[in-house]
Amino acid sequence: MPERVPCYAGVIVDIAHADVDHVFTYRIPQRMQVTRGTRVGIPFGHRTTEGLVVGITDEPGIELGKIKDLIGPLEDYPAVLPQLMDLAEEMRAQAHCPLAATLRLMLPAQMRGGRVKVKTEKFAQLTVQGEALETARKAQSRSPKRKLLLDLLADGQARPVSELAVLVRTPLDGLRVLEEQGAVCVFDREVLRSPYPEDGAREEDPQLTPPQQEVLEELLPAVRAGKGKFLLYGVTGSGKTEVYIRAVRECLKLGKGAIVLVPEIVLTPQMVTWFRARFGDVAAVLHSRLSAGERFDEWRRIRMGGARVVIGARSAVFAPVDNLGILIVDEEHEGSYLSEHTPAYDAREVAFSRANREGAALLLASATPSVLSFARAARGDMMLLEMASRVNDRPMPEVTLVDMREELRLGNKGIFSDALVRGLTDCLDQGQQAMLFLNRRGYAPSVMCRKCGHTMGCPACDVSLTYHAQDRSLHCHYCGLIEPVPRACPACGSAYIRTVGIGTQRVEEEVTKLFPGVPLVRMDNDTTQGKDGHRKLLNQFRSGQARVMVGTQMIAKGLDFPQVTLVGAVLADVSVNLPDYRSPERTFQLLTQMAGRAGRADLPGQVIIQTYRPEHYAIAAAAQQDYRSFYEMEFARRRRDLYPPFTMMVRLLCQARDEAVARAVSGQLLEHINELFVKEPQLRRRMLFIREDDAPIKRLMGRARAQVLMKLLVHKDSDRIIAHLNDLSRRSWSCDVVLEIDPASMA
DNA sequence: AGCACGCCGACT
DNA sequence: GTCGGCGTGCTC
Repeated sequence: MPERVPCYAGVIVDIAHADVDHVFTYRIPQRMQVTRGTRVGIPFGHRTTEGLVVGITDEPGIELGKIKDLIGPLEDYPAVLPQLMDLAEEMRAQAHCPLAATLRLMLPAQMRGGRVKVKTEKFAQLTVQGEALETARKAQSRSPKRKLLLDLLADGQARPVSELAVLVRTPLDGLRVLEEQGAVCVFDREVLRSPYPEDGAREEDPQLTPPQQEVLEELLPAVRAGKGKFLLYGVTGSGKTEVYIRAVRECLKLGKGAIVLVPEIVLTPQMVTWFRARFGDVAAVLHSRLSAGERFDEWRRIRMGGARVVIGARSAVFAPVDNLGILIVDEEHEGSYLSEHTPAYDAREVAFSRANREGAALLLASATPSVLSFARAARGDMMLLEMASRVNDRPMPEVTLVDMREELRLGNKGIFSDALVRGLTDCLDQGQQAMLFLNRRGYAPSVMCRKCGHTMGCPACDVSLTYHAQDRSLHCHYCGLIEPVPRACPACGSAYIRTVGIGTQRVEEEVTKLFPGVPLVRMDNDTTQGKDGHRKLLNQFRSGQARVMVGTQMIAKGLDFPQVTLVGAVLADVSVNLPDYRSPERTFQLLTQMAGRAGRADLPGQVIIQTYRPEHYAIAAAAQQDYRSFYEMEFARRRRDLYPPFTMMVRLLCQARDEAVARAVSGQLLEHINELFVKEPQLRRRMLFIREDDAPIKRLMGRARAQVLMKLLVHKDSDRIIAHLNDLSRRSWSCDVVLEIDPASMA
C-alpha cells in the first residue's frame, strides 16, 4: 500500500477582518470528506471557529509544524455552490472587502454559528404489508383505536403523528403498542418551515397580448441558449408579470431554475401568489422578514433542488440555485437594489455577473427604467424590449396637473384642490376605490414657533422633528426619538407653536373630515410594522372593506388593485427638492408608478397630481407619462453637469461623537488625497471635483458627520484612485471612516 | 474578530 | 514590589 498523500484544505476563516483575509491551510484527517464550498469547524488561535473551504491541495505552502487538523465539516454537503464561490471572489476584488464578507452573502445569516436547528416532526409508517398487515389488524380486536391507526396508515405512506391526532386521541400510545408488535415504526423526520403555505389555487394561462408575444419571442430563445441581457420597458399595466411567468416556465421545462427579484418585501406575497397559482410550490421565498427558521428552511429547499424558482428581495440574488436559467429583476429602477452596508453591492450588477458566469438570461424590467439601465441598453449592453400598451387595450390613465399656487389664489387654503375633491367624490359615489399618495409620513414634517421662527429639531440628529397625531408628540425619523411637543418655544418662550407642512396622517384626517364614515387605510412605516403588518392593510383594501388608501411611496409600487379608478398625488414636490442628483429621476419614477395604480381593470383611471412646481421637467414629464422625453432631458442634464453615468460620486464619510474630531479627520483625509495627487499627478485629471465639508445631515444618531466628496470620471485610473481611498479609509483614524461609491443616499 | 504578550501608573 | 491599563501582533 502506498502511503496516503497528505491532503490539505485552504480555508477562509469566518471573520471579516483585513488581518485574517487570506487562505489558511489545514490538514484534512483521513476519511474526512470536504470539498470547495464546504463549511468546516477549525481550530484557530486559542479557540475554535467556522471557516469555508476554498480549495484542496497537496502543497501545504507553509511549514508543516504550523498546520492543524480540520475539526470536521459542518454539513454533509458544500453550503456554497462553486459558481457562487467564484462570484464571492469577484465581489471581493470589486468591493475592496475581506473575502469572508462576500462569502457570508451566500449563506443565510442564522446558519453561521449553528444558531438554527433543523426542525423535526414525529412520523409513523407501516412496516408490514399484505398478509402480515392482516395479521396485525386481527391482533387489534380489543382496540378499535389501534385498528383505526392501522387503517389510516394502510397505504404505506409515512404520516405525521400530528395529523393522526386529528382523528385519533393520543395516537402515540396506540402507536407505541403497534411498534412493539413490529407493525409500525415511529420516527423523527426533518420538516421544512414554510413562510407562505400553498393554498392549492390554480389559474389558467391568460391569452398573451401581441407585445407580450413579441417580447417572449426574444426572451425564450435566450433562455434556451443560456445567454442574453434584456431591459424590458413596459408601461404600467402592460403585463410584465405574465412575461416573467412564461420565461420561468421555459426554464423549468429545460430543467433550469430561476430567480425573481422584487424591490420590496411588501411586493413578495403578491408575486408569490401569482407564481404559486401557476407553478405550485416549486417557488421559494427569501427575504429578511422571514423568521430565522423559515429562512433557513427555504434556503435549504433551494440548495437541495426542491425549489427551482426563488422570489425574493435584493439578497435573493445570491440564492443557491444551481443550473440557473434566468434572473429577473422586477422594478429594476428601485433604489432598494443597492445595498447600503458592507459589502456594498448593486443587485442588478451582481445579477449581470451571475448571468454571464452561469449561462443564464438576464431580464431587468420596469415601467420607468433607471437612467443607468436605459443608458446601458442604448449603448448595446442590453437589448431593449418594449411593451407600450396595457393589456386588453386598456387606456393609460388620464393625468391632470393641478397648480396649487393657483388654488391658493382662488381662495382654497386646504390641502386638496377642487379637482381632487371632485374626483374623490365621484369615485366614491360610484362605489370605486381611490389611492392618495404623499411621500411623507407623520402628521406634519416640522413644528415651528410662530413668534421667532425656531423649528423643533432632534437633539441627536440635525433634522427637524415630525409631529405625529396619534400620540401628539414629536418623532425623529432618523434615530427614533419621541418627545412631547414643548409648551413653550425653547428659543423664545412663546406659546405660539404650530405645525408646518403635511404628512400622511394629516391627509388621512382631511379625508375623514371630507368623507365621514368612508373606511380608509393608511399605509406607511408607522402602520406596517410587525411581521405581517402590511398584509392586513392590503387585504382590507383589496377586499373592498376600505375605500380609500393613503400612503407613502410604498403604495406607489407594483401593487395591483383592480377597483382603483382615482389616484391622487397630494404633493408631488416633496422629492424634487432633495439635495441629490437623482431627485428628478426619483420624482418622475414615483409619480409615473403611482399613476400606474389607476385603471388596471375594466374601469378607466384618473390621476390628479398636485404641485407647486408644475413646470419642473420631472413633474411635467410624469404628467405626460412620457418616459422617453424625460430620459432624454435627464440624460442630457447628467452629461452636461457631469453626474453618473458619466462620473462616479465618491465620498469618505467621517463619523465621530465630537464635531471637531470628524472635521479634523475629514481635513486630514483631504490633505492625504492631495498628497497622492502630488505623487501621481496624472490621477488628478480624473478627479473633477473634490470638497471637504459637513455631510448634508451633519449630525445623525448623536454622531457628527463630515465628508470629503469627490466626483471621478469613469476611467480606469479612477479604480486606482478608489483603491487608494479605500486604503486610506482603512488606516486607524480617530473616528469612523467609510468609503462610499455611488451611494444610494448622499445624506 | 479575539486573545495573548508586553511595557508603564496607583494600590494591598 | 504587584495588579492592571489597553497598544501591537498573530492566528494555518
